[in-house]
Amino acid sequence: MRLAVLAGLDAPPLTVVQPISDHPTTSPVSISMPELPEVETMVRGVRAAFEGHRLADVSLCDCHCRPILMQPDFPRLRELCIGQKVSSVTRRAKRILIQLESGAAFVIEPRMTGLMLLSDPPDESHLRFEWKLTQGRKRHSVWFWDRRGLGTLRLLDPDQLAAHLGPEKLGPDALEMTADEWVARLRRTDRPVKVALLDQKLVAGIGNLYASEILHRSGIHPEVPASRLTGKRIAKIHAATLEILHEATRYEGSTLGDGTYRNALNKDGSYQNKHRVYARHGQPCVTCGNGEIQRIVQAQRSTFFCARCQKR
DNA sequence: CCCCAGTCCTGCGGGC
DNA sequence: TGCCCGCAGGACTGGG
Repeated sequence: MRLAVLAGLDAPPLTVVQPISDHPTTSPVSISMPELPEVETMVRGVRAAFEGHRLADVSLCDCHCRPILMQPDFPRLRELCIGQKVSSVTRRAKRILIQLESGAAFVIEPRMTGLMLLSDPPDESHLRFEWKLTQGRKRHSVWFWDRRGLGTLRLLDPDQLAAHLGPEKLGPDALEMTADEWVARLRRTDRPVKVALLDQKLVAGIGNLYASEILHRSGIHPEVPASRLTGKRIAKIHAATLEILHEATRYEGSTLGDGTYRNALNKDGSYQNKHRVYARHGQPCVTCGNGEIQRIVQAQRSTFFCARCQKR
């Protein structure tokens, strides 16, 4: 309830809507970049708190950080959403979409450290935005928390949505890309395949952590130019992408020791226990038992791989 | 068009 | 012990 007090709420306990997590919140805040599985977990976590509920109010939290990037400005945003009923909460790549009956939708990019929470933020000073919802006499809130403040929040009309999420900005979702699209899209760039997998216009939803894991499961060296991949190897990337992203979603994403991702009830994901290469440099490869996991830098980002399992 | 380096941001950890 | 600096990376921008 300290959260409700902080936010100046006169709302009843959050437990009216969702049980508050029984996890202690005192553990050091970890942050991992929300990629597709983490964003999907957030969406599932807050869906019931939004869908069918009406927006009574929204507010910018009084944190001492710069405000999150917002479109339109806050007064206009309020005019557009107050009184609206939420029709759906979905995911598009690494973005969260909160669709309103008017046709407008909130688009939230958690980026590095953003979280959607029903309760218990890792710390209260980085709360950024609050949705106050009603359904009948029930009232509750959902928060956007973001320690680094790189996350963004927009309320867009249908035309703006189409432009913001259209094919020029965002490629096909990694879980929906067809075999033919995988081939066509990877073949048309000479960049190293690891770098290509991070290009959201090529395929949307894969980030730095899962790119390394996908290539390891595919048995492909991260420095291979994407254009030189055979059809067979691209099929392996396709299959590994589906397996890893679905599996990571089942485990509610990855929470790293120095990282920060939590799900909507502020619990850790557990897929980090399944990582085969990410941040395991210097350790033996658990797949082949012989190789040592290497760390290299590509496009200013760390890549992890096993030189024995992953061929050029 | 394609690609890369720089930018934003905060907390942590290594080095001195 | 404490300070400083580098690092972490998603998405965007500007320049080659």
